[in-house]
Amino acid sequence: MGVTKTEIFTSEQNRLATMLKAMAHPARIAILEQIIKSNACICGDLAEELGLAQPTISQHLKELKSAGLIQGTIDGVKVCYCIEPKAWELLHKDLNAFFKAHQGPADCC
Amino acid sequence: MGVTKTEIFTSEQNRLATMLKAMAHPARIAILEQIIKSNACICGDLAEELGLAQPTISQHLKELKSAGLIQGTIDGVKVCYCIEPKAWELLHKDLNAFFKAHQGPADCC
DNA sequence: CCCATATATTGCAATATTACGATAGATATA
DNA sequence: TATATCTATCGTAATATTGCAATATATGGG
Repeated sequence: MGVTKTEIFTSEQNRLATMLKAMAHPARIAILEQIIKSNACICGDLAEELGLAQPTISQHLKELKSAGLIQGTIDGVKVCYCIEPKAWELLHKDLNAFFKAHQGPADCC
Repeated sequence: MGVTKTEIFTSEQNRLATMLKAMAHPARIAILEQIIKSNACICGDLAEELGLAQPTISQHLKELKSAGLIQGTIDGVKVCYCIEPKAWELLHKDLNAFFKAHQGPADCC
């Protein structure tokens, strides 16, 4: 149905899935990479850098923002986006824990 | 259009996005957690453990498998799923590098 | 105030995802 | 062989996502 049964999962599972979904698009990966690379947070040069239309970029930025991964500050006419350090660190930590839960190649099948 | 312009991104960006998308669903997070927890790779007890129908679980397993994150071995009538250690380690490493690229709260905006 | 520039929002069209019932296939056991 | 069990696939309904043109909004300069 295209509708996820969120109610049967823990809030942790839902939260992690939501964060991952926010990142799970090449354009959003590219946007995050750009924001990180140009240490200062670039604005709407993104539309030029990547080959997507301005509304499309705006929409991707909105998704990253609503996930809490980035923040935007209005700077005159432009908007300045950068990583939201707390959410970034938290997600990094959570993912680390998730991946570490499976140790080594001591497998069964 | 619901269709991602994969051709304008690097294969690395596409690969990472694909892996993240494979994990970006609470049911698939839950499945991975179960597979990891019950160290031996459980099979279709998953449908019972989580509250989803068997075809739904089967579909999620297929997605995780086609992303290469898990592998399934036929064991009589049942199928035994477990983490694919190589892909798991690689993704862990890639994500670590990705998150580490942004250092500290020395931000701009 | 008018205009140019930067960004957000709206409204689509095309496709993808999620979930499940029904059913098929495959294997063990009686 | 017949039957029960486990898993995969098919088909379908109900959303969700992606992308963009058109348009709205907001800010600074003249």
